[in-house]
Amino acid sequence: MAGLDKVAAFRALSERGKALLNQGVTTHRFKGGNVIIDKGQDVSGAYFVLEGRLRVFTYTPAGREATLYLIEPGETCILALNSLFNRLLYPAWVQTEKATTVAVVPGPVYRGLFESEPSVQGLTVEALSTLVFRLMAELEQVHSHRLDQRLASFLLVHAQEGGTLQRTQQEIAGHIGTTREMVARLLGRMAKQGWIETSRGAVRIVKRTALAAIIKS
Amino acid sequence: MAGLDKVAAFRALSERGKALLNQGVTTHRFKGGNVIIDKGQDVSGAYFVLEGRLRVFTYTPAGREATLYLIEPGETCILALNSLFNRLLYPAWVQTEKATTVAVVPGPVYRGLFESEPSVQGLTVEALSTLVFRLMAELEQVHSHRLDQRLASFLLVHAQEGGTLQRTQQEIAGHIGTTREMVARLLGRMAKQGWIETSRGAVRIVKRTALAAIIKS
DNA sequence: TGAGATATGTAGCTTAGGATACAGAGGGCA
DNA sequence: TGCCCTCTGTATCCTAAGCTACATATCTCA
Repeated sequence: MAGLDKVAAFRALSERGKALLNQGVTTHRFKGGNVIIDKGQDVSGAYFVLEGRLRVFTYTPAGREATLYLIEPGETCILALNSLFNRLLYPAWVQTEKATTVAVVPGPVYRGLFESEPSVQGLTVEALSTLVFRLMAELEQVHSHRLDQRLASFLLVHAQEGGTLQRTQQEIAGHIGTTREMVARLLGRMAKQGWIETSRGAVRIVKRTALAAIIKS
Repeated sequence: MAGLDKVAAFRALSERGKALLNQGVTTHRFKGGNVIIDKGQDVSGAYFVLEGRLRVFTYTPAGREATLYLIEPGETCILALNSLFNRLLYPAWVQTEKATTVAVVPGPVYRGLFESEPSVQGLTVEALSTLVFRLMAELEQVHSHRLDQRLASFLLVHAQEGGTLQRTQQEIAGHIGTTREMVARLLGRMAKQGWIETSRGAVRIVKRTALAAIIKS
């Protein structure tokens, strides 16, 4: 099952469904930092992340990037699903944030599974609706928050257990849709206040409550 | 069928499916300008717009509004669908833009239809994926365009056939998430150039190509 | 080990956008 | 018909955010 047994919906397949899946699924491994789907590309299957992380993002006319959402292991690249069902061209770029392994289920196979397997129907609706909520939350964020609030939110949400976020300032800027200089400026202010510490390629949160307070102000 | 025969997916139901639908569907008519779903509300069914228009929007902490998307006749209020499947509380407000008639399919009925009727499965996935694309387009707009570009886009997209948009400047501001004064300022500039004409409660597009050029600049 | 590439930090300047305030026009209703 | 409410238009001021430029530090690799 090419690693898809990690996904509960696929474990719940009938024997016939498992046979159908196994017949067409392939696995691909990509290095980090690579764009694996370009906007406008005619996508040919459902992508499930087995390990690593995918980043779905868009470019502004000014050339700046903004992350729309991230895809963690066990999750699927929903836009590929959409392209399956609606024959729409891909509306964003997809990049590997780090070395990433993806299982790809070909469109006809996925469609066949969807028609006959309740667990795949549930998986599809759940994945789509979760994405709708995420996008709405992101849209609300962009509309209603100042840049320093969005940066603080990004740090809190994406830092590891120990409080460190391993990303360059350029990468952070690419996520929240601003310039590297603005990220440096805002991080500088936070560092000056003792709330964080910066180093090359990383930000360490020292006072989470202070960052949370920025968001609420 | 309470008007739902306008929706192709419901016309395609089996006799058993039609019986199930008719057993639970209700119709509601609302005046224009009313909030019919509040954020956080525990929504109890799938809402289909028969006539009128619904507006799904969010508030900023500053009290400003921003429209997430509109729902036209024949379309469904997807967030209600999401709340059905995932028991999530509603993440936005829903308001009638004008007098609106809505058919409401209770959650258990919709779930039953989804499980047994391929056309409802298709309708659900199509509605969700269409919304995902809309939200991504909106997110891309907000990230990458100046306010005058978003206003021009809004005018072009929402004007009637004859080129007139029947909305107050306050309403327009509420859609694109800015202040009435900014909308007045930007419309004033466009009017000065002869591209549009403003009057109370309406904007008439005089030169569509000029507005399109703003978006591309 | 050092060159070169990448990342960080900072400065100066400009413009977009928002806040606040207020005046006047238009329309509805008693 | 006139009052009052709603809507439009404009002015002034301020700050956030972006652009451009450049210096310095850190890391990789030959």
